[in-house]
Amino acid sequence: MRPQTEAIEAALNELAEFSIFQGKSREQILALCEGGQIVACAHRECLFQMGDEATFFGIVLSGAFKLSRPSLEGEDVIMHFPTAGDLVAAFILTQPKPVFPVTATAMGSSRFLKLPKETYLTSWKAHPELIFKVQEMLATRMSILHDQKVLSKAPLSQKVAVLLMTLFKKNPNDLGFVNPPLTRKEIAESLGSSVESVIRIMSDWSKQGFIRTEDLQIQILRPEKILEQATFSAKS
Amino acid sequence: MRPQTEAIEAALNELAEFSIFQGKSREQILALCEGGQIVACAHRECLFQMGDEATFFGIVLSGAFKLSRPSLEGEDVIMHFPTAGDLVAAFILTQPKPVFPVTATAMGSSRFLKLPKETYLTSWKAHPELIFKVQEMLATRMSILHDQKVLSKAPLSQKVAVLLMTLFKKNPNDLGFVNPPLTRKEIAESLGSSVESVIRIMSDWSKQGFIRTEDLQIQILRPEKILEQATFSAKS
DNA sequence: CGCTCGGTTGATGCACATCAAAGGCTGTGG
DNA sequence: CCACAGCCTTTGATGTGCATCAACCGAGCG
Repeated sequence: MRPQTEAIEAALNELAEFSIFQGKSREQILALCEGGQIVACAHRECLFQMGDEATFFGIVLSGAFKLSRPSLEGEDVIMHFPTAGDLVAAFILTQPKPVFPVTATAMGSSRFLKLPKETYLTSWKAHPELIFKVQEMLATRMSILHDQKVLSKAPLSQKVAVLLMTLFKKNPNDLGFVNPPLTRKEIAESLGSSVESVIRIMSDWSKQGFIRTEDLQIQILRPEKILEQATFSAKS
Repeated sequence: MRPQTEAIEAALNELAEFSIFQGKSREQILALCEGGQIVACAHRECLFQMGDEATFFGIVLSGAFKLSRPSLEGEDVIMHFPTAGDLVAAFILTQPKPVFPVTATAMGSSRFLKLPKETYLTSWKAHPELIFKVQEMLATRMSILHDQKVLSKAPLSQKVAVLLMTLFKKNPNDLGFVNPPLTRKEIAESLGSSVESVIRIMSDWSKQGFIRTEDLQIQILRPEKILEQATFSAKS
């Protein structure tokens, strides 16, 4: 048995938890991960670059990544924050000569299970329910984009509130920590605004005791208050 | 033979042209359209409402629709403009109890082939290449959303230029007509801006002879000039 | 000890939204 | 056949949310 396969077997417990593999036996999961290898990424390490030929897809095992694209002015715009259990780049592989449409960068040290394109186009393809699950995940991601687009004319505070609550609800947490941990810059890049504006809004919330920040960890102390910001464009 | 099936057979020539059915025989296409019915929609007629239970999906046969969602302020935000050959609502059907995430409204009189959800979950599911094609179409749609998101900080003129050129390239046309025909309001709702601003930008282009508008039909006279607006955030 | 990185604050300006008003065009009902 | 209501477009005046620029601070790090 090759070392890679061993490593994947070691990660099997994690994999079995992920929604994409619900209802699959350990053997089936191993088969679906054929040819895979686990990659450990340090903070800010790049998993793949936009424009690279897409020879693989994969699943985030732990930590988080940001998927971003540079704008014409050279600033990055963040499209998505895949976290543990999320599929990355699966749905573009159906194209004849697929190319990554975004750059993936690790946020904090993260682990990623890299699977060859062929595995998707053969083993995965043979399981319609699996492909349907991929489609479902894609649909939720699309829905996030829609949610953000609806806010295009909304005040920035509302956008920040929706972003924080979306991430918070995606990976709930007793202590109210937003996952993944974000810098204000990343929030700004995700919303298409400037760091300073985000800071002004969030320090306001901090002063009012709605949130608390400690070392990138954003803690939501008063979810109701943030939700209020998100649902009304309330101004005082 | 039931009248519905006859109607679909009559539309078979159209269907066979669509990329989703490339490589399929007429019999196969008929089988994939089982239980379908052709719906004729008048201008502004609603095909389905956001929040309705999704019991069907379908293909635009002719004309175009707009997929929109109301914002909190009650204004509509347009997410997409499906035109002839485009799939609508296919990829949300994999969810347990799917609900339309947007409202679909006809732009001009249009025809739509309505197919029951079950057809997707059984006949279509059995054809992996077909599902992959659905995924591919979904990926291009996602990519459009990404393209727009990248422009979030760009000047409005750039957004308008990109929108027009995207639609133009999607359904090319000797005369340079943008398809589907759009009102300035629809452009604004699609970009999250105001009608007046869009008008100011476009009448400017009209005066410079880049475009021409006649009865909702927008004609691009100087694609290079519009592209220039789209690629540089050039200001004079 | 200089460096980078994240956060913060204040001053200034501009690209747009918003409000207001008006004209053309189409369909519709009295 | 006219009146009226909607819809689309246009133009001008006014206001403002947020980007931008410019500094500065503390913390971690090689």
